[in-house]
Amino acid sequence: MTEHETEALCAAVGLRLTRPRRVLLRVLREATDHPSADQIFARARAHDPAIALGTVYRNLGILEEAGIVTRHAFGEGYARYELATQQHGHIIDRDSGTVVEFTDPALETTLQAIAQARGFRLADYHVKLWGERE
Amino acid sequence: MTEHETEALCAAVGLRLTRPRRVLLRVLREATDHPSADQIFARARAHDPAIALGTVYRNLGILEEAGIVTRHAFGEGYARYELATQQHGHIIDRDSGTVVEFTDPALETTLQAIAQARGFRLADYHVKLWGERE
DNA sequence: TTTGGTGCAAATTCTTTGCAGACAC
DNA sequence: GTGTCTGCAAAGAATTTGCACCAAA
Repeated sequence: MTEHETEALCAAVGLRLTRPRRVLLRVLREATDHPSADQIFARARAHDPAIALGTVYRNLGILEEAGIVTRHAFGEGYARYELATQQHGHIIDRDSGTVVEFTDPALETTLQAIAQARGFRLADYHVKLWGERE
Repeated sequence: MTEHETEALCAAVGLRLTRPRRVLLRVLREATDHPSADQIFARARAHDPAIALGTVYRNLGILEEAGIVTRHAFGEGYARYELATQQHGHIIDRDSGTVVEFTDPALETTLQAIAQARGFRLADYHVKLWGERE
């Protein structure tokens, strides 16, 4: 996603484009990993030392609510965040903790069918695989 | 799982069958939902008022480590637990918060294939679907 | 100008841990 | 007996919130 796209998303939901918000979106756009709130805070500070941790949490919540950001729990005791772009699953390396993303059309179809068969309309999904490299 | 089975699992891992441990296993066996540590604590207290919250957390950790219990993060800010019986996914009702379990052989196959294709041996997985009843 | 947003710090919530005594084996 | 496990209480870690000031629109 480009700077323009993320900022347009905010505007569309009625969010003001404040300095901290702009910085957060930039940090998320530039992230290739799945940073924690703390990591995001540190990276944001590099761009603007005035940003407060509370502001980071507050906005991550707001952005998640708005569907712009996705929050993940990889079972480490804290949350990790990423821009909500295309739907995808995660493979977590048991040994290194590395997180690899993947997309799979067949999976998507299967999930859709599972939800439907149980009387649900599929709104969102989280698929996490833990594995060891072989 | 029966009382005998869960206790045999503990013995197999070298865990002593203490009173709190027995009570916790019973609470987990009798649970039809996915209780939080707090809920487990409350239910355990009903059987034995002497149990401490710290003991609950400590044992949930130990039992998870031993593969007897599974810890889930449904994105509520706390963890939920269940006995690790058959692998299965969860559908979370967006409106009510109800969690429905499901198993699906096709899904299992798909996940296996996805992991393999990326060079991983699938060790575990969490599949969570959020949906609205239709 | 008017609201929504911010930094700061204190408060909450969930979970972990140190320790002296108790109990399973 | 002895080494694990417990209850208790205090500590820790992650996240949320109240408030007075600031700045987008």
